[in-house]
Formats: sequence, structure tokens, C-alpha cells
Amino acid sequence: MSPRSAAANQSLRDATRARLVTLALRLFGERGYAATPVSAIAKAAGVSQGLLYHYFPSKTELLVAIFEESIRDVRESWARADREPDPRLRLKALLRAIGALIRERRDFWAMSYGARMQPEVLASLKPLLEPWTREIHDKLRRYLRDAGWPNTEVEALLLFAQIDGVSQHYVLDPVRYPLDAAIDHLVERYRQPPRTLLSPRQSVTSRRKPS
Amino acid sequence: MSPRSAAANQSLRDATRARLVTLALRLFGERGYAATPVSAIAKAAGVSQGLLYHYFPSKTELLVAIFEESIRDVRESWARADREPDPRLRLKALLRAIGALIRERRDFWAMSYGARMQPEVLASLKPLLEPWTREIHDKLRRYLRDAGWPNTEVEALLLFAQIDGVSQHYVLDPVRYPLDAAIDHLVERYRQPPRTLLSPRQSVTSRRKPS
Amino acid sequence: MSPRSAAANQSLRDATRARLVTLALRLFGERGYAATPVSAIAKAAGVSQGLLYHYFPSKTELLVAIFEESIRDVRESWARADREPDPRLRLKALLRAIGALIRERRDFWAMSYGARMQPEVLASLKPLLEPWTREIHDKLRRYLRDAGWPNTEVEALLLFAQIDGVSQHYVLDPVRYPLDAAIDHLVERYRQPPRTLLSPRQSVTSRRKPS
Amino acid sequence: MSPRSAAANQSLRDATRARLVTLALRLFGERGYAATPVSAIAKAAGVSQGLLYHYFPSKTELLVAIFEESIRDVRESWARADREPDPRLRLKALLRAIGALIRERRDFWAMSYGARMQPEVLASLKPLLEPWTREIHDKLRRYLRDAGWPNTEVEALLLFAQIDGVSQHYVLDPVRYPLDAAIDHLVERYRQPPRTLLSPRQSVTSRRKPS
DNA sequence: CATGAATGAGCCTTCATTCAT
DNA sequence: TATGAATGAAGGCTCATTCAT
Repeated sequence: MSPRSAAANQSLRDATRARLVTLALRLFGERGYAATPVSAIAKAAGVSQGLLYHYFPSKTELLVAIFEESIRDVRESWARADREPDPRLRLKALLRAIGALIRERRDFWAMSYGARMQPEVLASLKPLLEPWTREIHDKLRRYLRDAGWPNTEVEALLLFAQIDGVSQHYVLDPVRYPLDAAIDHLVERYRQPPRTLLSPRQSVTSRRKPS
Repeated sequence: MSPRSAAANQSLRDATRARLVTLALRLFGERGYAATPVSAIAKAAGVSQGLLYHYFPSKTELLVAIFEESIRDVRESWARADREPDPRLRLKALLRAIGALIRERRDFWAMSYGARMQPEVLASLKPLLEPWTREIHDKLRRYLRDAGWPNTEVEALLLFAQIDGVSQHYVLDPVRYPLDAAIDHLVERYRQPPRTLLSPRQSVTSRRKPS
Repeated sequence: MSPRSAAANQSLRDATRARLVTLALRLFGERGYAATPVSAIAKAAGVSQGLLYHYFPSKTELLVAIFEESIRDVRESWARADREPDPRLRLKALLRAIGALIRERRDFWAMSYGARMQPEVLASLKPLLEPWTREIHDKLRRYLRDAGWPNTEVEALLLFAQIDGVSQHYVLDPVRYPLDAAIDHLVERYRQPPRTLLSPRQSVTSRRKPS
Repeated sequence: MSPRSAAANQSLRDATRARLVTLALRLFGERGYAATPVSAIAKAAGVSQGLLYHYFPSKTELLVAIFEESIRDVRESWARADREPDPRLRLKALLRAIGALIRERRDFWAMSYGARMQPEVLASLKPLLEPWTREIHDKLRRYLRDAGWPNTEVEALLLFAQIDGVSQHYVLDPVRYPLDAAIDHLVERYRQPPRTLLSPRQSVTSRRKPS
């Protein structure tokens, strides 16, 4: 009954939609969300501006769609680290995966760091970002715990901060920032929990003293 | 011709200018740079829009002025750590000062993290931001070196990332983020350099080779 | 080539067309002509936008079709009053019929009163509206004359104005407007021509003088 | 302290604002509210589009401003009828005033009748229109009562409907519609209350029963 | 120094209509 | 007959900036 077959239509839809998401992500990453007019996205994708609104009800929803998709991808990518059987190597695997993602998805991080600092924009992203942030924190904490780290709550907090900080510094100057060295250092730092002769309850403060 | 004395005039000028900078910083911090119209700043400061352009040639220049001032303040604040004679305590002093600044100048960091992710805006800030970033990095590196840390280049990089990460996470959710715990943990972590079995001179990267 | 018989096809066609007209009328009535997108009509009717343009070459023509149909219905409804043999009761019969129509076809009147105030739209409706308006006026005038009213030209004008006025006020607030009381009053007012001692030919101006 | 004197500024403001209101009223009357772009108003008033938004926060608010102003004027104009001491002549005076207003303020009525049929627009006007409608109704009722009419509630309703009907019909075809004749007829009809054989207190509905 | 009226460019969004299939 | 992807032209509105006074 349909002119184009339903399948053909769907694939056409998907292709156009995907192109819009891809181009929007690139432009948002390059110029920032606020500074990228919808018209530029449409033009880059080779479609009319009106068509964009056929796929996304608003510029904001386009942003949300990008986040949804990217978060899904990142999540999948990280999931691989879960398959590492040895808990002592799992953190390392995760950090390597993160390092790769930072480089591969630079546009996304750039856009993300910019968007979340604009309260108006953040409002639409909160439902997405808050669970995700918690998810990351929990994952880090679990990994640290399994590897025998103490004080995992704050330790996870700091690890998260380091990752975000490195990612952002890299994004700000991708050419010169020594991303690999930074990741290497992180991997090394988290290779194993601080050793203490006395007890695992011991505070971090004394961790390497007696040796 | 002027009824006011030159001095009175100047102090009036300074007061108005200072008010504009203060209010602009607050609004930029609350709503973001792009989302804050010049008109809102003028209104908040109780002056006309025209007058604002008497003090600052453009919205961008107002932003630059805010950065200049804030950077100067932050720099002064940090300078106190330099006066700490014991190199082993200097890093701690610095981290404490940073923790206080993060909380006290929340608006500035919020604005700063947002603005620097907008390439268009970043362009104007680069002349300011680049030297400052380098300055911070160098200071961290020097402190680490004086405290006997190895591999200070990358170590400073990571410490910087941690500070920025913590600051940004705090700014995103000031009510719930455990800033004090994070700073405490940082202080603890950098209380003294890691001891290695072989030699303290060994660089981080190579210290595991022998194993 | 067509799998369906021509007759079945035609009845399907008619059904779809009728549905479009019905739904369009409802939506135009509820939201107004200008504020109702073609897409909303197609969606409400459960067909594609493209198909709508198969039945009506433009939104305007859809509006015209609605008017044609509605006018035809209203005309038929009023025609019954013509069958009232007693000229003195005919006006009453008409007013009752009108009262019923105002209530039953609220959407049409709402849409109609809105559309005819938009010159751009009115242009397309003029060929329809002008003859109809004249027809109504003439009918009213004939009824008044047959019932023995003087000065029927202006009298018909005023009666028309009353009907339109009541209808519009009702449409603006259907819940609270006392339509029945208004119609009753109209019926009563036009139950018989004003009585004059002298002659039914007497002008309106003098009709109540002699008492 | 102000560059232009405050007075000069105010008069400049008032002049521009008044020009905008006047031109907007004219264009809304001619083309309808929805069909008149803000740009057309600005152009007609000889100012930039942006300036219009300096005076009115939105197109809707401009419409509201027009209504406020027009209602005020109409109210003042009608107030004169109140000064007529003889209650039997007061209604006549009012109808004459109304007749004049219909002709003089044709644009306003045209716009008004169009705007109130667009639910979206009506919403903003309701706070203005509802009290005004009630005010008119009450005034008519009071006049009728003072002139000795029975059943003033419904009688006022019908008189209101006639006025609105005549006004709208005139607006739809100002060249050919015999406004004067219609007003004359209204004046005549409401010259004095209908006499009943029994008593002037009798309700309209029953007044002619005995005959 | 100070005002605020005024501008103009650009942005997001809507929508009637067309067209390939 | 039927679909819905796609277009293009506006339209309402915002805002950094200028300018006459």
C-alpha cells in the first residue's frame, strides 16, 4: 500500500536521521552547541532546514538524541572491560578503553563539556546525564573495590575527576596534550591499591611507609 | 568643565566599572556567558546599556576583563602557598587554598568552564588562558619536584586534571558534591611522593620494568 | 488494472473525502482556520498529507468544500420552513430551525465567523458567501413581507443582524449563553408585525405613535 | 543627567508607540491579525522590527495594547450618552453614538471580530474582553430598565446581538451596507418599550398572549 | 559621563505544498 | 490511490551594538 516499500522508507529515514546526528555532533563539537545554527547542520547534511524538524522536534531534542546515542555507544564500549575476568586487570582495561574513547569521540566530549555548563541546556540533559554520571561513578567504585582499594567512595570520585579533567584538557588542545602519557600514568597509579603492612583499614596516609 | 573633581570622577568610574564586572561575573556564572544578554548585566548594575559600552568596547571585552581580574585574584591567593618554607608542606597549602577558591569563586569557575568550550569565545580568551594554564602547570610541577616527586611533567598534568575535574564536578552540583572530602583525599595523596623499592629517582613509567 | 471495482473505489473515495471534510470542519471550528495546520487534519482523518492534496488542491479549497457542503445542509434544513403553509407561522418555524442549527453546527459557525474576517481567506469564499448572504436576506425579507411586515428591506437587515449576533455570541461562550431564551425572544418579537391603527403600510418610524 | 531631557524622551517614546499602535490597528483591521506580520507593522511605522519589541514584548501584547486603548476610547465615547438626563432619550443617544463609532473605528471592529474567533488569540484577550462585554450588557440593560422595558435581561442580550450583527455586517461590506438606515431602525425600535394591554410589568414572553 | 531609542542581522520554528515511489 | 520524505518561504523574536542628545 505504501509507495516506497516500508523497508525502503525506513532505511531512508534512518540514513537521513543518522546523517543529521553525525553532522550535528561534529558541528556542535567544533563550534559549540549554542554557536551552531540549525541551518548549518541542515546545510552540512545536505538537507533543508525544514526536514531537520521532521526528524527532531527542536534543536534541543536533536542534542538529546545525540547524547542518547553517544551514551549508548560509550556504555557498550566500556562494557568490554567487564569481561576481563581478573579484577586486578579490569581497571586497567577500563582506563585503556576510556583513553581510546576520549580520542575517538573528541567531538562528543567537546560538545558535552560545553553544553552541560549552560544551565538552559543542562535542564534538558539532566534526565540523561544524572543517571549516567551515577552509573560511571558506581562502575569505578565497583572496580576499585574488586581490586582491593580502600575508601572507594572518595577514591572513585577522584578517579572520575581525573578522567574528566584529562579528557577536557585533551579536548581543549588535542594536538599538544600528551593523552597517552596521561592515560599511562593513570593506569600505573591504579595498577594496584596502596600496600600497607598493617591493615587494609589503614588510612591512605600510611600506605607506603613501612615498605 | 567637570563639576566633580578629577579624583572623584575617577573613583566613581572605578566603582561603576567594578560593579559591572561583579554583576557580569555573577550572571555569567548563573546563566552562562552566551545566555546572558548585555542588557541583563546593565540592568543588574543599574546603568544603561550605553554606559556599559563606555567601559567595555564589547561583550567579549567585558568577559576578558572579568578573567583578568579573576586570574589576578586567584594568583594572589595562591601566592600565599609560596611563602610556606617547608617544601613538603607547600603542596598541601596550595591544595587547601585551591579548595577554598573553588568554593568561593564558584561563579567564576562555572563561567570559565562554559566559556572556554565555545571556540568563538575561547579565541578571545586564549591570550589570557594559555599563559595562565602554563603558569599553573609549572607551579604544580615545581611544587612536586621540590617535594621530591618523580616524573613531574606527567604528574603535574594529572594533578591539574584532578583539580579541574573536582572543581567542575563541584560546580555542576555544589549542594551534593563532597568537595571537602575530595580535597582531603588530594591532600593525603600528595602528602609525600611514592616510595619505590629500588630507588626514589626512578621514573613512574619505568618503575615496573624490573618486575 | 484496479483490483477494486470502480464502484467500491468510488465509495471509498467518497468516504475518505467526507471524513476529511468532517475532521477539517471540527478542527477549524475548534482552533480556527489559520491556526489549524493541514498536517493536523490529515492526522485526525488518519490519512497522509499527500492524500489530502489528492482530494483538495489546497487548504483553501478544502475550506471552500466545507462551506459548500455546510451551506447545502443549512439550506436544506431551512427549506422545511418553506413548507409551513401559514405565512404567520413561517417566520417562527424558520427561527426555530435556525436556533437548532446554531447549536448543532457550532463548529461551522465558529469557523465561518473567523474565516470571513480574514481578507485573504474571504477572497476565496466570496463567490460562495455573497450569493448565500443575499439568499438569506431575501428569504427573511419574503417571510416578513408575507407576514405583513412593513419596511421589509431594513427589517430583514436587522433580523439578519440579530441572528448573526446571537449565533456569534453563543459560539463565543456556548456554555453560558442563553441561546434558547434568545431564540424565544426573537420568536416572540417576530410573532406578528407591529400593529398600527392606520395602516400596515405605515413606515416603521410612525408605527407606535398613535397608540 | 539624561542626555535628551526626560520630557523629550518621553514624548519621543509616546510618539513612536502611538504610531506603532495606530499602524498596527490599521493593518490588523485590513488584513487580519494573523495575516499581518510584525515586519509589515514596523515598516509601515517606519521603524525597525527590533524597535517594535522595545515597546511591546510580543505581537500578542501589541494586540492587547490596541484593545486596551480602543476600549478606553470607546468607553469614553459612550459615556456621553450617560449625560443625557431624560431616560427615554438616553437609549437613542447611545445608539447614535454607537453608529458613529462603528463607522469611525471600522478597523478596530474588523480586527476585533477576527481576533476573537481565534482561540489562541482569544486567550490573551479574555481578561480584557470579558469585563468589557459584561459592562456593555449591563449598560444596555440599565438603559432599557430606565426606559421602562420589561424582561431587560434577554432584551439587552438581543439588543447587543443586533448592534454586534449590524457592526459586523457593515465591516464586511462598508461600501454597500446601509448603516444609517440600520441605526435609524434600531433607534426607532427602541424609542419606547412595547405597550401591552395588561401591564408594562408583564414579561416579554407573555405580553402578547391575551390577544 | 550618561541615556535609552534605534538598528540589523540572525536564529529557531512552522507550514503549505511538491514529488519520487 | 496512497505515502511520507523533502522543500522553501516566511514569521516571531533576541540581542550586540550604535548614535543623537
